[in-house]
Order: sequence, then C-alpha cells, then structure tokens
Amino acid sequence: MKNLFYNISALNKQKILKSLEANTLQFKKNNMILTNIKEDNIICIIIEGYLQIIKTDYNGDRTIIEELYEDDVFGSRMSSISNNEYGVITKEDSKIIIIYFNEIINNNLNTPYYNQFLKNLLHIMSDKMNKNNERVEILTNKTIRNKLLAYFKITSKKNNSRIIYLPYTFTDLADYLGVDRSAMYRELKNLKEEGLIEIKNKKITLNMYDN
Amino acid sequence: MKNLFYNISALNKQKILKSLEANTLQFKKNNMILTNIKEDNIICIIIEGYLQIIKTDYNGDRTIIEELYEDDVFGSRMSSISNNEYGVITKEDSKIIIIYFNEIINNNLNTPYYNQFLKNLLHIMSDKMNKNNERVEILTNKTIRNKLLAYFKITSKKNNSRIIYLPYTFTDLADYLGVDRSAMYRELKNLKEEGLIEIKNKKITLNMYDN
DNA sequence: TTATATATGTTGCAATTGCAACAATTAAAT
DNA sequence: ATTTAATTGTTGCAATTGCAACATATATAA
Repeated sequence: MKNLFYNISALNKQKILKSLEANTLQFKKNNMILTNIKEDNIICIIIEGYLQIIKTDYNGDRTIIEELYEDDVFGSRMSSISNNEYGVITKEDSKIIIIYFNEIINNNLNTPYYNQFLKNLLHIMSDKMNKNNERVEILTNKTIRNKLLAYFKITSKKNNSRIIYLPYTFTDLADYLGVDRSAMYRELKNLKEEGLIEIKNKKITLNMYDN
Repeated sequence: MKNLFYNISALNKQKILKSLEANTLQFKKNNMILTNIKEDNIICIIIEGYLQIIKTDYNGDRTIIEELYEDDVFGSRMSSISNNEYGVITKEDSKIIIIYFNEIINNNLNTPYYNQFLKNLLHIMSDKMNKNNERVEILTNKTIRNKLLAYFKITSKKNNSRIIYLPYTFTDLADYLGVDRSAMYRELKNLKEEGLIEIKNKKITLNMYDN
C-alpha cells in the first residue's frame, strides 16, 4: 500500500487531482527540476520516469539522497529538497504531479475515495517518519563505532536476523551515517578484528549477544 | 491546527474514538508508562497532564527528548519510543488515549468529521516530519562547527532574522546536535572569537552574510 | 575488449572530539 | 534565606576522526 492511489479508481484519481488543482509536469532526462520551489508545502508524485534527490556539498561532490520511481512520492514535508544544497534530477524522461500540501489539508472533498487518499498519504508519511526516526536515533550516537552498532542493531531487529545484507554500497552507508568513508572502514575493520562482526561482500553477520 | 480534534465536535470525537476502539488510560504522577509496548504502530493523545519522553544512556543519565502537554500527540511513528533506551514518564497525573495506527488506516468511517480527523493527523505528522528532516540535515554535518552553523542557518532562515533566541539550554542544544557539551562550547567560543557570532545568554546574533 | 568510472581497501597525520574533572554561576526547592 | 541541583564556562589529554592520497578491485560504458 505504498501507492498514493491505492484502492482508488482511475476516474476518482482524476477527480482528486482536479479538485487539488494538481499540476502535471513533464521533463526530459537529466534535468534539474523544481529549483525555484520556495514553498515548503508541496508533495510530488512520480507518474513515470526515474528521478534522484541529490545533495551537492561545498566541494561540488554529489551524493544520492533518494531514488524515485513510478508511484513514489516526495516533497518538502518528506525530504530536505527546499534546502538549496539539495536538488531533484530526472535520470529518465519523467512526468510528475505537484500537489500543494495546503490544498490537501483544506480540501472539502468528503468522499470515500478522498478518505482513502488521505489514508494512503498518511501511511506513506508514516513510513517515511519511521525511517527518519531510525536515522536520527543512529545519527545521535557520538562515535562511528556506536553509529555502526546502532545501525546493525536496528536493522537486525527489524529483519529479525543476525545477518544483514547491505542494501547499498559502503560508500552509501558512510553517507547515511554522516561519517567519512575511510574512517568508517577503519572502524568496521576494528569490529571485525574484535570478532563482533563478520563481513563477506555485502553480507554482515553479527556476533553480539546482547539486545 | 495542532489539535487532533480541531474542527470536530465533542460528540463526533467520541464517535471516532469509539470506532477506533481507543483506550483511555490514567496514570499517577512520575510513572514510567507504556513500557510493554511492542507494537510499533500506536498513536497517543494527551487528554490531560504533562509527560516527557526521555532517553536513558548506558551511564543511566537521562535526557528529555520531548515534552508533552494536553492535546499533544506522540507515538511510535513519530518518536523513538519503541526503542528500549527510550521511555515515557508522567510528570503530572495524566490521562492519555491510545489508538492503533492500523485502525486509523483501515477504518471505514466515511464521514466528514473522520475526514477532518485524518487531515488533522496528517498535519500534525507533517509538522513532525519537517522538524525531523531539519534535524537530519543538521546531524549529517561532520564537525561540531558545521552542525552549529547548519543549526544557526536553518533557525535564522525560519525566523527570518539574524538573531536567534535559544528555546532551551546549551546542554539541550548539545544533545540536539548529538555532540559533547564541552566540545560544543569550545567551538561556540571559536566562532565568537572569529566574529561569526555573538552570544548574550540565550540570544545569539549571526554575523555571516552568506545564505 | 578496452577504456573509464566507481567502489573497496589502506595508511599517516593533523585536526577535532569526547571525556573527566573542575570552578563559577544561576535556578529551583525547602 | 539557605541548601541543593542544574547549567555554564574552562582545560588537558587521549582517542577518534576527517582528510588526502594512494593501490586494487569491480562494475559500467564505449
């Protein structure tokens, strides 16, 4: 039920979009879009294509914050795109719909399908919030070691397994933890030497028996 | 419109709560509550009283994560209370309502007031999400200096002023930034000596002219 | 297939940081 | 008013970290 229009017919979807005065926008591949969004209250739905939310630091180095495919949702209330260091790039020709958050809140469409729409949005936001809370919990640890351990603990608990498969590269992990990659690597090696973890490619096994 | 029952009559409020099978619970002052919540899908509404979400670290030191008053909302989808390091404490005699998130999503109450309820909840969650995004943005900076600067920049932008009034103690700020207080202080002093900021009690003036 | 880009390992070193341990001040409680 | 608790301000030092600069390996594109 990740889809904003789950359980809503195509016809009702159109009705909702119309009543929200939603804009459909089309972009060619490799375009930086929404650069002039000052509003901090929009929600965007990917109708088709493939986009990335990227961050550009002072060196000009870019990191991918989020990848967005069809039916994915992003917005200023869900990501940090309103900050000037962040940007949204189309990696394929893409079509997106922009909805103003205020419209959603103030809309008077009292129909079952609008109700469903609100519940879907609530669900999507709630999932994002969960992820964000997790990340804050991890990021507030003071050392790289503790950040790694927190990450392992949370992931392990969530999957109910002492074996973790990294869903991305170690470079990405360092980024997620907000630490230098080589420093992270050093710590990862320490944990390995102390026997707390084993690493085989992207498979990490935890040998800690606390909770 | 921070209130979950904004624009909803007392009668309709009761109808919603009943249809969500909400539990009303009462607690005496200074009780650690909800300790046995395994579910990661509850939302709690403070009906009356005063509560705190606190974190207890390995030393047994406690820090206040959040303060909750009448009509405030918290829950596992909004805070990290499902983690065993966190807890909820009543600081006054309190009455709270617990609603299961799934009930909200799966409820079939298709009435205008339930619609309003969903919109209110969406609004509350959206605000929390904004705050969380801000914090992540700040926490992902690698040095204390950059964390401070990010915090100042965001706060200044939000208030549209180069003058910031700390809404809490410096100890709390260090906690928010996830850094050691004395180390933060050292950096604050550096910024002061470099003329980038001025500090008078909780009033901080920024002398940086970039954006 | 070869060239190019990206990711993985590794290390020295200087800068930053946490930690512990204080004194001084301010706030809260009795 | 006086005790008690909490916050602010400061510092030395050891541990951690970011940074730069590599070599190697792996993936992607031409």
